[in-house]
Amino acid sequence: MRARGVNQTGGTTTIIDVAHAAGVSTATVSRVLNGDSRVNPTLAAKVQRAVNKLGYRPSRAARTLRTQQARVWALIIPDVSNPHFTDMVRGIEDVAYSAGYSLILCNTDADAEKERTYLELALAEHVVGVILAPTSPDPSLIEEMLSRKVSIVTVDRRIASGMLDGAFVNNVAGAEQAVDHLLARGYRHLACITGPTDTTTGRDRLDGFMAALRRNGVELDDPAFVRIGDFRESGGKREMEGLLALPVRPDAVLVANNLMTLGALKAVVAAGLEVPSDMAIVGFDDSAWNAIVHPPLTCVAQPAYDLGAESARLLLSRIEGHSGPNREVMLVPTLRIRESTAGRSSRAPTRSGPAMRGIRPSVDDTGSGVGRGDDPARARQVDTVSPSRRSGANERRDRATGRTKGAGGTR
Amino acid sequence: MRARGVNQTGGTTTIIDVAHAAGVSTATVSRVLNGDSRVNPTLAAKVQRAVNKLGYRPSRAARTLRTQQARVWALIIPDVSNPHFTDMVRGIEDVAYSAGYSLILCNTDADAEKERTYLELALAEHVVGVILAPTSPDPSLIEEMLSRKVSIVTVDRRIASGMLDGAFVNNVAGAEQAVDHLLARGYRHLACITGPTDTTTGRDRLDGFMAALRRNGVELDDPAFVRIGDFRESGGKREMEGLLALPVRPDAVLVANNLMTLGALKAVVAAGLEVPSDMAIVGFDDSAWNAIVHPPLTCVAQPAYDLGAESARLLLSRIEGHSGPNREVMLVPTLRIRESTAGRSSRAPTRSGPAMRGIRPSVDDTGSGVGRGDDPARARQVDTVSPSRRSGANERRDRATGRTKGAGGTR
DNA sequence: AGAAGATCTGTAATCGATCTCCCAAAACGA
DNA sequence: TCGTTTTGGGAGATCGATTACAGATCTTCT
Repeated sequence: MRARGVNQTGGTTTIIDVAHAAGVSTATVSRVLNGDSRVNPTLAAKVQRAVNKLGYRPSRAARTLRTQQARVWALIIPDVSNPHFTDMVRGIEDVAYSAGYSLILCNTDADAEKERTYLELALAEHVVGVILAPTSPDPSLIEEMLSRKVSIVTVDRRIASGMLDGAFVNNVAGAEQAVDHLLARGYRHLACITGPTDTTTGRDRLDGFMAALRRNGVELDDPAFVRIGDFRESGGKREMEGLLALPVRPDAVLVANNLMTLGALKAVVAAGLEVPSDMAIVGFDDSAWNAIVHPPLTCVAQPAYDLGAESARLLLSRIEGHSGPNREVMLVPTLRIRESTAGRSSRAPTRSGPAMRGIRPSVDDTGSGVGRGDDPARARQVDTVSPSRRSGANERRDRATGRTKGAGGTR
Repeated sequence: MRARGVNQTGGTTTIIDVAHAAGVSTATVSRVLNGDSRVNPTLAAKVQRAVNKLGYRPSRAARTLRTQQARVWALIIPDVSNPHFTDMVRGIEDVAYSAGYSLILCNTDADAEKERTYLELALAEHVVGVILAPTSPDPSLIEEMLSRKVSIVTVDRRIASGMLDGAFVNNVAGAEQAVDHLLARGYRHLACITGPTDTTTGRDRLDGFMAALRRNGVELDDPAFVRIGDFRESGGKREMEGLLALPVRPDAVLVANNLMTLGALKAVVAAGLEVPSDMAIVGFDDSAWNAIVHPPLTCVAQPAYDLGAESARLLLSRIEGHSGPNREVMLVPTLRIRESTAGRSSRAPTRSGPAMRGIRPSVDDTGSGVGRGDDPARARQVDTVSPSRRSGANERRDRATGRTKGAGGTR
């Protein structure tokens, strides 16, 4: 008995073999396989039987060549090893899988050249869609995509022109929530470590930070309290060290992503200082670890999985022919309050004993609204132990694939 | 001025257009593009100029159809959102990228059916190679792969038959190191939460645990101290709760992966107990967070990035024609000692354990204290080679341990 | 000079599936 | 019965690159 899908000659089973076996033409086989209803049921059955017997699998390359459309999406992101993007990728993959598309994974490392290479690859591969978390994409390539009818959506970050569909998190609101929270907890000397200002995520988070300060009538103590990092651990560390070296230090810092938060935290510890008694920290991005780091980290949690899933749905709808005006889905981040912003100890800002575990902050805190952050009556935030995938919190209704409970942490 | 790569008719620029523009035949264009040295330099230059002017990009579909080889690898793993696999993926992607291959990403969620689907996809896509972190692959599909000359390697986990190249971590040794360390720190009542026993990772880690106990003349207190988890956070939590519910509890637990460690830690905290005074914990897998969780976690760190990179190199060498006996690359894990195994507190609260060795108060948490174990008994590990690998354990010793400078945490 | 190589270059078959034509047969109407 | 419409299905062109083979040109040697 020979292996499935291999014919006598050792080559691949082709549509011709099937047609032969079923005593019909290749056209008929193709029609049956593509669900053309006009075929005689009897013949269709015969074809099906032949297909099964031979273990025939159509060649995607041939189909792609003929139809000029590969059932493949290119997924172009800065770095899979960043948990934020990782979760996004899962969201995308789940939607893509259930719609029958596969993904080509492309890490740009925020390098414009690699990004360009991958966009060209996407064209050469005839992918039918592209999901791009842009760094600094070549506009002419984007245009070429569009003129070649390749659907393309952005995710996580916007590109300048705003001519594409996209799914984003409301970063301004997220940063505002964080600032409101810090102020409510009594911090007054706030600093911000944000990301590169050529990314919308970097800019928006800084904008939200500044806007919330302004709205609350609080001034920035020192221009040097605004630091531009690189979204990496090393950058977070460096910028935090910069802050610590200032003559007058901030008492609270908003750090604009997960890796920089890590670096910042390490810098604080390395300096022999304590969080939050010497300095409070709010991070961006939640992770399963944030609840058990020392101290547990208050953060602006982004619905990364849903972000990915939403972008995938946008892409899907474009591929399936939707052609309305551009749509941008804006998801709402959630402030998760933990101990790294426990509040200014009423006693002087000196050192207070070892890690004050167990200061369970009473969650009376205002200024943590969803959305605009200017509504005084709002739901209180509680630390939800289960990571990310909290339900609700976004503006769109159906989230079909919730990807049940920790599915697949398998190793 | 028209967009690059699009010709007058609005269609894609093809090799024919280039041939036309350069005044040569398509064969010559193809030769130039594929670096056939026999072409006249003058002509080659003319072709190159035409290529540039037209923005020509060869169609991968056509090339794939003709050569029956897509410059694509299928990467089939349980779950990208597990940091361990994420790092592996990065290692693989970097090698693939620099060799000019792209990756199709496939998450199986440890589901045999999805795994099967993706293996079939790989065949249909004519991928030239597959990297598989197996769950329970259909042997007949593997055979078909081989008979169709699709290169395939395994990574992270072995499959039963051992008929494939693969890159693995020495899990037995890793678990042994962990146990030796726990014993040296004075713990005597050890338990283990391992993974599904149909994975080699689950089995090997348990084997190492048992072997080290035996070698040290320590008995397992209770058969219930061996727990089979599911490699997920929920499973780690559940099994730890199981341990805590026992009449006599262990004083130290080895947990066989990152997510279960997280769950286990949360279970301990939820029970109002402390690590390490009430219970020591050693995890598997390091992460940037492990150094700052509370308490900092001792763990067996796996070189996940290199694991991926090695598997990619194995695949590459097969694709490029290597046809020796099967090779298995075995990487050595590293014990990172932190505070979660600080040693039995002298006022042993619950039970009176046997005498212990001195407590080491100072602890490395830089994450760089590679293998600085305090256990003289520990077997020194050298790059191990599986029986089937004759020579050349060292031919790859100089793995350019990738990824310096924290490449790409960008967001 | 002429023959035998050596070196380029072009022609055309080929990969496998899709899909436009077009024909044959069946169904229908008068 | 004959003409017209409907329907099912086959032949073959086509997608774009690769490559075996053949032809053309240039060397080199007798």
